[in-house]
Amino acid sequence: MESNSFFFDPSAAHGNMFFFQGARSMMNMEESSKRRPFFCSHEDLYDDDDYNDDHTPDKKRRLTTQQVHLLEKSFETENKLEPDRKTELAKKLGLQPRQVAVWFQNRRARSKTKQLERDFSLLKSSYDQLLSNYDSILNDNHLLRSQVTSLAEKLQAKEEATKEPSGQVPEANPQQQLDSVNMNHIEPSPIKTEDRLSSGSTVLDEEDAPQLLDSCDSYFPSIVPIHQLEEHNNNGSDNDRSCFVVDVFGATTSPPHGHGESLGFWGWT
DNA sequence: TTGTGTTTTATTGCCTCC
DNA sequence: GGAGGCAATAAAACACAA
Repeated sequence: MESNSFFFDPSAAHGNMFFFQGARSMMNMEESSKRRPFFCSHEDLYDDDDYNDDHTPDKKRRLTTQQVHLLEKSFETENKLEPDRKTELAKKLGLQPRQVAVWFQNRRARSKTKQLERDFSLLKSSYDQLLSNYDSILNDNHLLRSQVTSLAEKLQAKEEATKEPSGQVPEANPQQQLDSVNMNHIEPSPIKTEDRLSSGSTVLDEEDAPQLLDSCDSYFPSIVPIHQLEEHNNNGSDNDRSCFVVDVFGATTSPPHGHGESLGFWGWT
């Protein structure tokens, strides 16, 4: 074993050059400006293969790789030091107990920093996923808005075409119809998922009449008035099928199929 | 070689706990 | 009040590009 082993004779370390600040309150600012190392004696210094000849005892010295190795192993088992363990380690390493304590202190700080970095990176990736999910929901929302507008216009055109020439009550304009649609009169979207996802127009043919809500499996998203959904759910007919309930001009109130679970959008685990 | 950024060792002051 | 922990910081040691 080389002479700088952490099992070296502690008596050598207790000899002469130590300036060990046992009671930290003892050193005032003036004294601290004349800092001296408390690790090495002359004997240790010159026996230590890890260091060059130009190291003088006045310089701060790093711990040897072996010392660090043992400290790391000890830190792995328990990152806090009880007094007994500190004394024992210090003896083994030929260090002052204070040095061991300082090393553990700094090691805990490094460990905490690393942990914070890991946490930050996790949080950031969660946030990025959240953001991309939000964007896709925003797109859905946009699509559905134009869908509603288009349907309202069609409806008005249809009613104008069939209205009688005389004694007719004036029809509401498209915006009024749209507003009325907004007031909880939205029928479930008749567009099937594959249709909606295709690049084609979302405008429907006449035979694609609005349907009543019957299944959430076939349609995505199903636009369901809240009261209708509650009725639907109260009937117990939904059986675990989740519906994408959209307030067309407001917030999404439940996760879309295949989005929330996989992307972790609805909460971090 | 030197300037610069990073890591490690150590100190200080404040806080909490017993 | 003393011991020990932590955050902030200083300063030496080290790494590395120019």
